[in-house]
Amino acid sequence: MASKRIFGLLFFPFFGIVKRQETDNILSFWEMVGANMGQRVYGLVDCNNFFVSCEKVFNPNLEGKPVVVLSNNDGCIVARSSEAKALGIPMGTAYFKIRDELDRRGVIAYSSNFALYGDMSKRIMQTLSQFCPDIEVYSIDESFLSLRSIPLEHLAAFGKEIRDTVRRWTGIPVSIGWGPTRTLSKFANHLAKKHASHRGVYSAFSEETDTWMMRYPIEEVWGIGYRWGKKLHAKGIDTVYQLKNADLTTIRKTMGVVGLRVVKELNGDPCITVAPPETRKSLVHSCSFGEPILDYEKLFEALAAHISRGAEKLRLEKCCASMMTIFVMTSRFAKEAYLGSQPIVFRRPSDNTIEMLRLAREGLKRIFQYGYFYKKAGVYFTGIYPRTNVQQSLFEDVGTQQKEKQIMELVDRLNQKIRRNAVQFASSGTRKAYQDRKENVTPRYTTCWKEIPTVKG
DNA sequence: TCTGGGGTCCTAGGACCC
DNA sequence: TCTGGGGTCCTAGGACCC
Repeated sequence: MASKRIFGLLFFPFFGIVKRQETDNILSFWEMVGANMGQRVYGLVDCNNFFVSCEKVFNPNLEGKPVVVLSNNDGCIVARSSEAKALGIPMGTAYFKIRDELDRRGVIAYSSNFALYGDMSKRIMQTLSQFCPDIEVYSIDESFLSLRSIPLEHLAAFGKEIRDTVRRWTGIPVSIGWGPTRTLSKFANHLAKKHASHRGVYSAFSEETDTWMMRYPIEEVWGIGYRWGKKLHAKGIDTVYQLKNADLTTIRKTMGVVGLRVVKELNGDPCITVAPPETRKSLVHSCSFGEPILDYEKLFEALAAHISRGAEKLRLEKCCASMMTIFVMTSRFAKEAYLGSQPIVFRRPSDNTIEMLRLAREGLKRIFQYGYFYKKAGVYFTGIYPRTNVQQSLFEDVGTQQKEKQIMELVDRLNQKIRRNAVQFASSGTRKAYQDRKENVTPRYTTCWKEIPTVKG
């Protein structure tokens, strides 16, 4: 069973081609019928317990057991299997605080394996795009599908077909919510997931939706977090249904235009969009250290590594940044907490690691204070433009620029070909400046030849 | 000892200009 | 020099999301 599934994963593109025809037919049939033209339908497809589900695909023994996945440095719990949820383990808890309890209760904890989750995500999104070309990838485990010509009474069957296919091709269980707006599809997805009777698919077009809305608190609505939740409760708005029918002046006063949009969306009027990935506005690269750093040089090496990776991402996306803000900080929970940040504006938008590292060295001198136990460093790029929009300066040393550009192209090529950080700039040190903690990480089953699973006969 | 990383959008207030 | 209104741009901070 497991081997069959793994085989499917490794030869995924092939499966995709074979399957395509089938799904095309489903869609073109609805297009032909032309029913419901104009009524846009959003579908939110969300993977159930995504990181845990990825681990389960390659280790079927985990089925039925409480499993959690930890964040970077084994810091906190970021994913839980349904069994772990049933034990009452809260999301986001610091691992060190409940580690003993987890051991006692037989909960299996994995360090995060983003090479695996990222690759699985890509496969799922590819599968979804075969059902619907108009897809917005919203996060690593969620996508919005947008359909125009599907009769509402077919949504349940279509949802089931998608769900079954994703499960078959990738091994990951998903839930699907349909609705006339993204906010309603999110809410529908929540209902699909929470109530077994819906079997993983729910449509907000159905008549009982108002009844469900009366049973759920406003915090279940996309865009209503803890703070606004509290403010709205104070005004007597407690359920999703009450929010849907709330007085707009009150909403405007409490939450500004963002709140108005949420209410409109709950009433079926689409007004929230999702930014396409090529319009990125900022880019952050940072990481906390397993052990604190006290030393300027070590801290600079860590910072330099983040700048190098960040700049590499900019170049891969063919972008330049107008400004970078470097920052170093102690633990947020330290008695003597410190956060130093230094914005650095480039003479013209840049993707040049060499220039960035030179400026960062100066910048770090201004914010480094001796005596703190630094736990984290990073860089934040803003003012990002496509490279083609960047003007050449008349006063630039074109020769040096050209040379540096060639160096970076070579470095990028080698790193892509061999492995990440195969070639590095000397400022980021000869070995990793900081250690991260990963006590129990699974192999990169799908992205690394050496770690590919073997099936014993 | 040990508490993630990466994003978006909106608003208020200050600087500056006409 | 002072006065006032209106517009733009920028930044920091606050809210949210996964």
